[in-house]
Amino acid sequence: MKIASWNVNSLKVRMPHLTEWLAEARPDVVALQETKLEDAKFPVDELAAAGYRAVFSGQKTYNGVALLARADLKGEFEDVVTDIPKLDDPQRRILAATIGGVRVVDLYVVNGKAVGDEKYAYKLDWLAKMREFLAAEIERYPQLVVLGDFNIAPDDRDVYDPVAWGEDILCSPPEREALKHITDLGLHDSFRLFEAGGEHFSWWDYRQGAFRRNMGLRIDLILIGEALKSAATAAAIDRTPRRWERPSDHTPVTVDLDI
DNA sequence: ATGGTAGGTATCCTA
Repeated sequence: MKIASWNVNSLKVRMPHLTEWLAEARPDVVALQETKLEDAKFPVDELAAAGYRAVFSGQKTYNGVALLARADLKGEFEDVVTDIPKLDDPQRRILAATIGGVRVVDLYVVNGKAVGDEKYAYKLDWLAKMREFLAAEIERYPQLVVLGDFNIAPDDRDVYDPVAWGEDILCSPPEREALKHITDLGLHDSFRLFEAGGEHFSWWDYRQGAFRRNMGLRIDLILIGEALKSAATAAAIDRTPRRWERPSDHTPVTVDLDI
């Protein structure tokens, strides 16, 4: 089973890229973030024509998450969750479902804007409540995959210039500790099971030719539970769509599981 | 320290 995550930064704009990439990469399950679409406008029919079923939790203009599954993957999306318990939040940032025997939790983690900003406090509170939700999920569903745009670079290898970036937003110690608190539940950063080096990024700012100069961060992660660790056969970042015309600022990340 | 670009919506907010 190939599982992917991609922050598409507007599904309306990125549909041609998504369908092209689905045809080339043939993932079984895909988690999308920043769809920026109300549910009534989700392109169900176009994705069905591309061979994928979908569940989604969206809103106009901002945020929005979706899960896609290949039509030939057996079973339906089950036990769908769109809200974190104990967090009354209108922002559509989480979508969990069971599909093909795997529990998949798609996250669009709060950006936070800047350390000390009120959005930063919201980010840390969101992460703390997410951790509690995931602690319960991993008990209920051992075959757990938590993936998405985490808006946190786990460590300095995941930053193009860690000295310049310092402890700014996406790299501050409290954010990294919040992420570690989540991985300490028994979730492994699948990319790091296969690649220990730096210079592997999943997001590059649109400005200043950042992609061309590989000035990026690795903030899109696929975490897998202990029960799936031995099943992982590969993990990758596919930079191809980032080179296409009018790209998302993020590129897809994938993991292959022998299940 | 600032501002650079992109998307959606409305001429600003978010990233």
